Amino acid sequence: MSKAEILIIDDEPQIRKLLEINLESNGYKVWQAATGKEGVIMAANHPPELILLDIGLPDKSGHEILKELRAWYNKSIIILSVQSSETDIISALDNGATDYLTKPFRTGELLARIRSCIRRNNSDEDKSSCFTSGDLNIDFVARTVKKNNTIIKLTSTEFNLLSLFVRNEGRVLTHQFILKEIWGVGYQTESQYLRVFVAQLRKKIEENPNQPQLIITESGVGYRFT
Amino acid sequence: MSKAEILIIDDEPQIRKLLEINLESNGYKVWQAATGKEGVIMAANHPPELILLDIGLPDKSGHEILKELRAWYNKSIIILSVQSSETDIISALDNGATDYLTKPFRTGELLARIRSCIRRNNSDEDKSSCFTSGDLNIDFVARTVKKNNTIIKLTSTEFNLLSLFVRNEGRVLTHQFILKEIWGVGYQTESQYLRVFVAQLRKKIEENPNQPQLIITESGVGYRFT
DNA sequence: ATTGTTTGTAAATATAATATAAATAAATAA
DNA sequence: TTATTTATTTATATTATATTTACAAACAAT
Repeated sequence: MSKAEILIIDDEPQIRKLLEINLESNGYKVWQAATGKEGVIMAANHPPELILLDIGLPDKSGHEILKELRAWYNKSIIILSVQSSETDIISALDNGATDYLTKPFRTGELLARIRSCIRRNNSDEDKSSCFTSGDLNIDFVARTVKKNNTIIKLTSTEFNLLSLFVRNEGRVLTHQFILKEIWGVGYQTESQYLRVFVAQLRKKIEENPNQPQLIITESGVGYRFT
Repeated sequence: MSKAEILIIDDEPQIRKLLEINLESNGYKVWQAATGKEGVIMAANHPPELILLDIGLPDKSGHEILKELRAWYNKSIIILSVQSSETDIISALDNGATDYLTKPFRTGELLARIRSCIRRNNSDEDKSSCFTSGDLNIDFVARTVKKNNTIIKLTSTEFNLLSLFVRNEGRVLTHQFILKEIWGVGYQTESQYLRVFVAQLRKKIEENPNQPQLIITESGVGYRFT
């Protein structure tokens, strides 16, 4: 199997160097861009398996670059950001970022996230009318959910919410984003709805609702389905 | 047996090419249309065994084309779409889509779905004479229904409704879809008809009409026959 | 520890959807 | 035509689901 290619878009040379060393020593082929503009061109000419994008680029263009990339690039984009900018992170996730890491980051964690994203790229090309993972099976057309081959009865809203999670497996979905998708614009502040329905879903699909394995809480940000 | 013919309606040349290569190498005869208009004309001139329809067409929306096709075309239509919302899927099902695939899809998955649809097309014609499940037996030609080998008298509408359920065993049929199929376009809002007839059917075919085992209610969506 | 903030959960209430009987209208057959 | 069946409409009971409330638990910051 050939090396997976990763594109780094970051203006700080030290960070690029640090990433380069770590990634190359773990068998990845690394491309680098110091500006957003350069990064978009490189990605277009030679689409990488994954993009690491610094959201705090000097010309404040990180968000713009993300949107530009997401117009056509459908593999994973991991956002790098400083700790302070939580609103930046949320806005990036709303615009289609796959995951995020706050600087300074442990390289172990970075590598784990990258592995997980790349695995997903390869294994999960089929976002089709059926989804199976472990003992959970969802048929979007028949609108059925099965756990251990027995049908679980979900209400319409519960099913819609689960579908949204499953179709975005591995991605962090912000509260706002979920509320907008399921309840519509105007409900973005009703986080309590979400909590109630997440609890109900967990009760129905998790092995142990107290220690959820499928619907993971990303505190302060949203939820992630794995 | 001659090659099954498949019509692709998609504006993206790359997708058409990809599908063409995969389908032809699997023994299908492939026709292509780049616009919805063109697709409808091709389908009319030479009805294929199955249609692959991109729901995100530029000229008319795919939903319009789907409606136009379903006015007369009664074989399988598989919808292709980029990741889309629950309401899109529901709307496609309302308008008679057979199945649904989200891009990007694994070709293995696509081929499996196509085989299943074509099998269904053929077996529908073959064994359309009767259906048996548990102690219920339906003869579509004689238009008779038996429960425990004794004939049950159904009115024409009741029989049509039951046939529709049986032919779509296991999948949710939306209110809209059922109303359109049984009463025709223009009756899609008359949900009360449906409730009355479902109650009557249950009274006639269910062991215990208060706890239906055959015609299951999917609140807010429709009904499912199991 | 203390406080504030976020998240989880059960239960109460409100709202919406569905079921059913029964009345009327329409269609069909004798 | 009248009798009979079937479809549609109306009215109301019943059930399912969504929303709100209240409070507990987890967590972070001071």
